[in-house]
Amino acid sequence: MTPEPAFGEVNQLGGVFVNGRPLPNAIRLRIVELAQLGIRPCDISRQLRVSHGCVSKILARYNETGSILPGAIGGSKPRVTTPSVVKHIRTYKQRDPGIFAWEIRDRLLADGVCDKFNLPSVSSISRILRNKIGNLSQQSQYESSKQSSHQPPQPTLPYNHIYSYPTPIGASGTKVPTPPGMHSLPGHMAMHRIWPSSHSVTDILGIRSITEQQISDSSSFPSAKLEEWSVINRTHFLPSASSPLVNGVQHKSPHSIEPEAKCTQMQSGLPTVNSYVTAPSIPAYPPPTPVSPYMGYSATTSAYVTGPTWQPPSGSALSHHSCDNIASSLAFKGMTAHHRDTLYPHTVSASAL
DNA sequence: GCCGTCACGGTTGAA
DNA sequence: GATTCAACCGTGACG
Repeated sequence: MTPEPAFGEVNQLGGVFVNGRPLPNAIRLRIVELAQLGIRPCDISRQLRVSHGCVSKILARYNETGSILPGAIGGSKPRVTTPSVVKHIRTYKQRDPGIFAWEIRDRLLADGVCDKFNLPSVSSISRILRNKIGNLSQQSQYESSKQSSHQPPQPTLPYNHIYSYPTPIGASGTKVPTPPGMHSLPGHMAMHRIWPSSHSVTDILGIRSITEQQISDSSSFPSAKLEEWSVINRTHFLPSASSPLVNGVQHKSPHSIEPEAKCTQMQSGLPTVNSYVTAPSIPAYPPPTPVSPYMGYSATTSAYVTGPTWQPPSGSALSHHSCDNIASSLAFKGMTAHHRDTLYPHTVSASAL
């Protein structure tokens, strides 16, 4: 909650960043692009003026998940101790009052009640046994003999039913939850986290452009892409009847729209995500300026990110066109050109220039 | 010098 | 509405 989010900090490389906030997707994308070009991470770090730890992290994530997007910040994990799980635990406990928590865990897995991704921990099961079924072992015999009317399994947990676990398989074999009513995401489009990113909806380049475009031309928007953007936003899990579009993006309050997303809405419509690669006029490592990275990322990404007349070790300067292509292709592995063009309209317009 | 990893201080959003 | 908590972030330092 910085009063002035427009001004970030400057790292050792002279790059501007906002502490606690993810790098703009333009930069993230750039990192992956350059890596795909064979540029070493240390060179990417220097060129983009992003710490090498960050470069390493983003590349590692990309290699693992195929996504350049940051994870979901804030919020809470979806509960794994759903009423159904509690009910099963209760059943197991009733059948075998001496059953151990780890045995229950194994049985939940074996019976397909849970999978390894939403399997409650032993401690969770123990807590359920203690707090919710704790009296069961004593009461069960007692009550059964008493033939008291059975209370239906109470959803005593503050479980939010909106969280479900259809468990599609992610790129790295991890499962990615798909909100109810949504198709499973292809692995290469899945987020690493098992719940979607909220901020990344607005974090993503041109997201609003995309959605607005979708609104204005709802007939041609690929459903897969909609799903992708929707699944990114945690708010999509809200049991709202609204469309994924509204849920995922426009449902957010104006305050929640992040600066970079706002700025991605270029007045000119020409963010220069890729243009910074070739910026020979920019002196090498210019002195850091107190400019918001998020502002800079949008309108003047080149000015912020690039700087030096940087060339890869091979000696060939990165071509604008080649980078456009790669930029487009790397938002997600396997993303189609049509998706890319819509996701990164700036690349199209930039190329058109 | 490069790279992976981790502590740190920060932000975020659900509960 | 404020607080708490647990997730995430990128940086910077270390090995």
